[in-house]
Amino acid sequence: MKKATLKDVSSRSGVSVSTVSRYINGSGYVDDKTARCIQEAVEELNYKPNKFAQSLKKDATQQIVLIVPDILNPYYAVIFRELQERALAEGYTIVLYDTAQREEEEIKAVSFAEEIGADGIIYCSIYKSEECLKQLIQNGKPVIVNNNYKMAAFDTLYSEAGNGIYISARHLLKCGHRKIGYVGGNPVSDVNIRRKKGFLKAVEEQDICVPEDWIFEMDFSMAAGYKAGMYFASLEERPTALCAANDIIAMGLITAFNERRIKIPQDISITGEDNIEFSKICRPTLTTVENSGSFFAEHAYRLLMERIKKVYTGEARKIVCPRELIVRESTRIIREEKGE
Amino acid sequence: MKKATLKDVSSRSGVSVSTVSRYINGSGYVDDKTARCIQEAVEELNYKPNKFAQSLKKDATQQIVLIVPDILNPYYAVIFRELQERALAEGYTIVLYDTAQREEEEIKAVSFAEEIGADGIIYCSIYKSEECLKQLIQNGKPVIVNNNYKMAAFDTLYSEAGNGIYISARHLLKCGHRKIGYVGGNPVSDVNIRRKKGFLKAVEEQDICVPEDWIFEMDFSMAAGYKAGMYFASLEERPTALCAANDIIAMGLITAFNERRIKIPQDISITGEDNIEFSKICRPTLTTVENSGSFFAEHAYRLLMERIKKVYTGEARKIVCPRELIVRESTRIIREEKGE
DNA sequence: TAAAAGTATGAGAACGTTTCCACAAATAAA
DNA sequence: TTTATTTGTGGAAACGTTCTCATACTTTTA
Repeated sequence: MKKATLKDVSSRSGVSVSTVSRYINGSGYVDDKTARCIQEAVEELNYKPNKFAQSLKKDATQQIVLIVPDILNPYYAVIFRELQERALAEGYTIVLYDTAQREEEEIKAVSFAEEIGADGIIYCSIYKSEECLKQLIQNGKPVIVNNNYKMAAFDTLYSEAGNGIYISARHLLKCGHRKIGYVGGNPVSDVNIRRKKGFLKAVEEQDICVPEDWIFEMDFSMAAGYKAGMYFASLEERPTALCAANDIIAMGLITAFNERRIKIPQDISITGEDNIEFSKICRPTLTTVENSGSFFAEHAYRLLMERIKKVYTGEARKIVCPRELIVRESTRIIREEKGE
Repeated sequence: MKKATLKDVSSRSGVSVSTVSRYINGSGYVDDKTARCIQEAVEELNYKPNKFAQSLKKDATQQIVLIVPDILNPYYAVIFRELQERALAEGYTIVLYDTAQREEEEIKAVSFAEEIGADGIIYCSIYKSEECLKQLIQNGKPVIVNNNYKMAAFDTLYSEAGNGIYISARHLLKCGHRKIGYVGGNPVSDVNIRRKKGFLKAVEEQDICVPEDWIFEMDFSMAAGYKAGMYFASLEERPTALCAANDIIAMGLITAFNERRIKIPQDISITGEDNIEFSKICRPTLTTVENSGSFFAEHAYRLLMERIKKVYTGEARKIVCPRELIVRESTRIIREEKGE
């Protein structure tokens, strides 16, 4: 019942432990005949190397920690899936840590990554807590982040501050909307701050002033979006369009407005960001900005592995994630605007 | 830069390694004064115990592998989140393995769990591959499964074969539907087989025969649901209702029918299973059967931990997961039926 | 033919913990 | 006082690997 060890294989096959190890790892010389003996013993005993002993000895864990704010958000679920597929193929494990959008959890997550001795970290943060940064730097292991930090030189996958929301707000403006509100995520979170900035940039470029009570910030969840919807539904004077900080929030808005019989897009236009699968099937389908989880996963993995394997040891690299407007049913043209 | 070890703390504080270890683990005696010395050294060196050395020594990894068929399905994402919350509180890690609905991946996942020496496994299977079972038994570690296996005595969280679908099919029948189709998941998967059985049981009880071309099986995804929708849309003679094997598939059906201007529920009624958050916001909202991820997570964790900690060592336990009909907009009454 | 290079194996020291054991000092019980 | 018991400490052997060395036999090279 007990798991077989190298020693068991060694005595079973009458070969020294070192040779067995060499055979298993394909390092160094080992005769064909001995190899066959060993293989036999391995199979008979169903030998599997003990990962902990290996990690201890080699000081490399073959583990990558992926920190995400919300695994219920399909955007992050896609990232996990695609990372896992790549990682397993190379004998690495992706250890997922879901922070449920809580700042303390982000700190714990970073600490956790250090404790388990992760070889690398992919850190999808919505907060920009200094404590996390300090710890990451001190830890010294390769890190990929989704945020453009000034104070730390990590490899980064980002889009210019709030670029996605900027694009969707521009779209609303082009559609002739002048009364536009914003529905954000956790107000103190960095992602929200940046997205709001992108939103404000777009409207201010058109000299439009957004009243404070048209800015609603709670968190990046459907429930929050629903509450925002109920809030806007109750206003005396409503905006004609709402810019949501992501698709999930937009879904909540849609639910609320459907319930309150406020028609989208006739009464109000809505935009999201991420282009998750559900944005194609909600009623109305959602105008949004593509933010590809696949793209993120692909490049995050590549950059991280180059660091882990020390193929690349130079300066921090910054990759801009493309954003692209996808127009669907949830936005309507109020008045034609002349082009840019 | 290098991580501090017990030895470092030991020499720094002028206390033996054993004593430091005892202090860290709170096992055995250690004087208040020495304790303070050690604590100081620990903080100065930022000492964190090496998990691998611990696991190696203690032969317990504090890791639980969670195998799920589809992390994009919010039902499983919820399970992960809730398990993680409980596990972290006790110093355990949930290692997620997403099989992407592939049978080979389930086998690999089980193998993976053994290799990393997981203390326990929560195995949400859609296949019932014998190879997996054999391996799980041989491994000997505690396992929780979501399926009622005859051949193996694992703790189980299940619902009677296809009970959820049985309930939704009964609902459609009560609504007066007689022409009902079924949209399932991967045809060879055990979950699909059981759900189809539940469906057939319900219709056969009413002496209704379902033509073969009203049964569509592909996989448990929105894309598959969409294809099914397109298929049914193209039929000469369509059923008046469709029973989907889960909510995700139902979402795909809704998308397709919306696109083809087939009205739900006027032209066709649709039911799902799981009651994921999105089922409340799609248009029309989805009639479905509640299948609580929280319930699963709570009990799976409890049962597993009782095994890991050997609080319970008796016979395999079987817990029935409740299913409850939730009627929303996607089903309509064709003709009133006298009660049961 | 001697030296160098290649092939094949095993002994044993790490890696960072935990834990059993021995010992000593202080305290309590007899 | 003597004998137990409690409290506090350190030495050292594991846990299952990897990897450097040392050794020995073959083959090639000069």
